[in-house]
Amino acid sequence: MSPRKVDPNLGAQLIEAAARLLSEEGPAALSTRKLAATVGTSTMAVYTHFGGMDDLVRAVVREGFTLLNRRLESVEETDDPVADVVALGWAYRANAREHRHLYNVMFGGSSLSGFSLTDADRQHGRYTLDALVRAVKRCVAAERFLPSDPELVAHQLWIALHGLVTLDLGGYLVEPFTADTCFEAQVCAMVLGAGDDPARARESVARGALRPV
Amino acid sequence: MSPRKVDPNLGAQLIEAAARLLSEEGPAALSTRKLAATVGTSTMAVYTHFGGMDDLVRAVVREGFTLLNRRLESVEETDDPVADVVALGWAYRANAREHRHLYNVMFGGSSLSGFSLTDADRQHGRYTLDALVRAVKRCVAAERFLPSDPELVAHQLWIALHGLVTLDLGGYLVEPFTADTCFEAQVCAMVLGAGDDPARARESVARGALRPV
DNA sequence: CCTAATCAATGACGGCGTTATGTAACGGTG
DNA sequence: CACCGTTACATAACGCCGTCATTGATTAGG
Repeated sequence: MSPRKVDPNLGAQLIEAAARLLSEEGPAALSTRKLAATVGTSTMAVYTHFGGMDDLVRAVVREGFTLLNRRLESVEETDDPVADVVALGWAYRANAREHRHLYNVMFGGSSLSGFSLTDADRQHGRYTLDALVRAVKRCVAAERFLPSDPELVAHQLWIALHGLVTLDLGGYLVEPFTADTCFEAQVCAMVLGAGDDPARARESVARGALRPV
Repeated sequence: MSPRKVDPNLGAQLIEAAARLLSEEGPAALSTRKLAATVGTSTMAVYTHFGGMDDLVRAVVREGFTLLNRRLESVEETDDPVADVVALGWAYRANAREHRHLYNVMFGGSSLSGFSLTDADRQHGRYTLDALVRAVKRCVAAERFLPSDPELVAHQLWIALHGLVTLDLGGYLVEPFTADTCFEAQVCAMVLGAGDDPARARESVARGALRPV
């Protein structure tokens, strides 16, 4: 009654290979045949370990979200919470740049022939905001931000970050309005919009930018 | 020495059909064969009128940009320039919602099997910001915004709008932080970040939201 | 050792973008 | 008028894709 067990490595290998193909050759190169070739198996592996190409992509996306989450969680909390917010922004952006194709797939771009995320996937990605929400709460507690809904403020920051990242990856931010320039201005404006003092805001934005990514 | 003339209608029909397919059935349904079937021709028409599928998509994207531009240009200039900025934001968002698949293709998402925009395409899309830049200049002239680079401020607004739109289209903005809620908060924060007075900002945001889209 | 059960390899199917080849329409030329 | 070079489009093929039914291989329990 106990037949040959499924090789748990194969699923992980497929996800890894898919992420690598996605990163190095773009979404168009992601095919069951290429995957089977690089992993050294047949196309059927995709169907036994996942339901099909869509579900494999979904798994890769989940990997991408945990990657992003780990990156954000690695940002340290200092006694300048506004600088922490800025550092989180840099981390978010750095992660997107390092896994640009993956980021595109994660957030609905790169449709990958009809593939789209489910509500569960999106919900899974939502906890990404946790670190940001915590930082915003600390900004409010430190009376740097006016009292308001920290989740809403985090959403605003997220929206701004996401817009910047996608336009940057799309190649829309060129001299003299590069992504770096716009990032600084954007974060500054958002922090000011949240109620921080202009002078302290500038200082914190500069401090946050100096953090290691 | 004078060969058979190309039917100029066919190219337009192809673009129109492509836009319709894109809108109604998504990027996955956009194929030379479906196009040929709906227009009533063969797949070769795509290659004689455009260089291939990529160039047809490019043409559709250009159509999309002129559509967006027309939408933004139709926003009237009133004596409340901040409200005009807000109205431009609503118009931008309304256009994206009405042509969601097209918007995704325009801005790098929906890779459509390896397709990506050229620098020329992006440059063609850049004049989209003109209306926004003009409105920001008027805000500065009316001393609602602090003196600064209007283009940079317009970029910031654009980035925030784009982030909101793409996250909205991706289904990431759900209760209680819906796209409407975030939009208001986002625009408010950006306007405040640009230097406007809080009370007048709120008033203008409300006024701009009441404009017909 | 046999049997049941499960994974994976093979090959097929339809659909895709693209390309080679055929064909018919057109304007210039006699 | 006929003729011909040129070009637009049709047809069919090629290689690739995702998917799946079939079949062989492999393993654990009896």
